Amino acid sequence: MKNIVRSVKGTRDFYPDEMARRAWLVEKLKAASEAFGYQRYEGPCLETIDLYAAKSGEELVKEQAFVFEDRGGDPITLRPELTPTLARMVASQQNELVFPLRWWAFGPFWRYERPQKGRTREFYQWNIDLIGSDSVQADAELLAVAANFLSLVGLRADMVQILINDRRLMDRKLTEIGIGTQTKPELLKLIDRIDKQPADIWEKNVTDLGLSAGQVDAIKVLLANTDLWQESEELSQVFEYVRALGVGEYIRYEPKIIRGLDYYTGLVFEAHETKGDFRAILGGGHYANLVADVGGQPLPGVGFAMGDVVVMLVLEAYGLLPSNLSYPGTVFVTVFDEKMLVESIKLTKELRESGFNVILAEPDKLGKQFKLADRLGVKFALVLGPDEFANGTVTVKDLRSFEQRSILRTEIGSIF
RNA sequence: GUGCCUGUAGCUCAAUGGCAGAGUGCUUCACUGUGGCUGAAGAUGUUGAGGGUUCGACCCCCUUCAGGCACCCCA
Repeated sequence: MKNIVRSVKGTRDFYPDEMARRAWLVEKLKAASEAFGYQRYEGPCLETIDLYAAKSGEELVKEQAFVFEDRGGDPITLRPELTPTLARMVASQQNELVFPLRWWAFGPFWRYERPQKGRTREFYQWNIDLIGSDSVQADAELLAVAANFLSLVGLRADMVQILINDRRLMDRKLTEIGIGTQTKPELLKLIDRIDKQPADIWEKNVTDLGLSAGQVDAIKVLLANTDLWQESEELSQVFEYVRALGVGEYIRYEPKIIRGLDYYTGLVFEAHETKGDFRAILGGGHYANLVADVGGQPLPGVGFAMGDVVVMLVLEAYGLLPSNLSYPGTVFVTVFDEKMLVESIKLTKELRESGFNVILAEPDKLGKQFKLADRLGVKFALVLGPDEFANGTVTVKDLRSFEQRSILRTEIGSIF
């Protein structure tokens, strides 16, 4: 490479094609959100470190947030997640807002991590939450939003599954096995990682927590039991409701799903590509108290987050990313020669008045102009040459089908 | 933050210490009113960067940057 100043590690440049794909993604998740009555909101990208300090002990903030001093010397954080911002926004308007809230957001986030596939330092995330309800109905609704989104972008249930579990159920089962309250949080984290660690190392880690051989075996049996959900009234209802919502085939019980975040208290879920080649596409769950750490009345809710990186990789792998997004409604007007230039300019004006987006070429060989139009990805190219001008017509060529026809210039607005 | 792998033309990759190449793409022409085909010609590199070893380095060594894989964490 030449001496071009480098971009910041872990950031991405969005050239028009990629920007069009991101806009397409936003369009889809917006549609999925709004179909269930969710409203868009946004918070600042810059926050004080105090907002996150409330969640002390979280590695996310301590080790993975970008923190720097502003010119006044105050510590500023580039937001690594949206939940604390959401909590603040809800807490400070708690008496005016109409609950339950149905809110969604899409924006950039930053985490100082080692970049690799599906993980960058600057990424975009869709956050969606239903706040102020503790019901199973709310849990099922969020699962349905996620499933509807997957369906909207063309990911079928055989490609992506939403794996669900319930922390209350797991807590109960661990108690039955005789696991103490102090051991549970660490053990749950290990369960969450069981598929990432070699079996012997995992077993050693569990034993190190003080579990007996009999308890380790009992946990293995537990984690292999995909019918365990039947022992949970809530999960049984979730399955009933998501079937009624028409997305039952996307939802599957998986006892290994725990989620790393501490604040989940009930339902937890992750969407995974079924062949297992990717990180989780989205993840979320039910929390008992959103605003506890920032002051305010306790508020339960359920929500999930989806990063832009993994879902786009999955969509690409399945060939589901739409092409030719750059110039969807644009027509390309060729310029036959210098003499026809002014008349061609007038044609572009007429087209724009009819509501078209128009690109005007510069005089050149027609072949070159058509090639340019083709490479730009526009669908229609127009020719206004001496013959057309004499007849009061324009030649319209569909660059995809190679068909072309002659139409009256006075009817230009109604032809496409 | 830990361990390992990779980095050569716009892109995908060759060249195992001895003249930096191919495919594809790109430009021009065949084609004086038409882009996907065909044929012909042409252009393109500080081999990621910096240093070292050597008569000689894409190749070996060191440093650094970037990407990837597994941890960690999570979207």
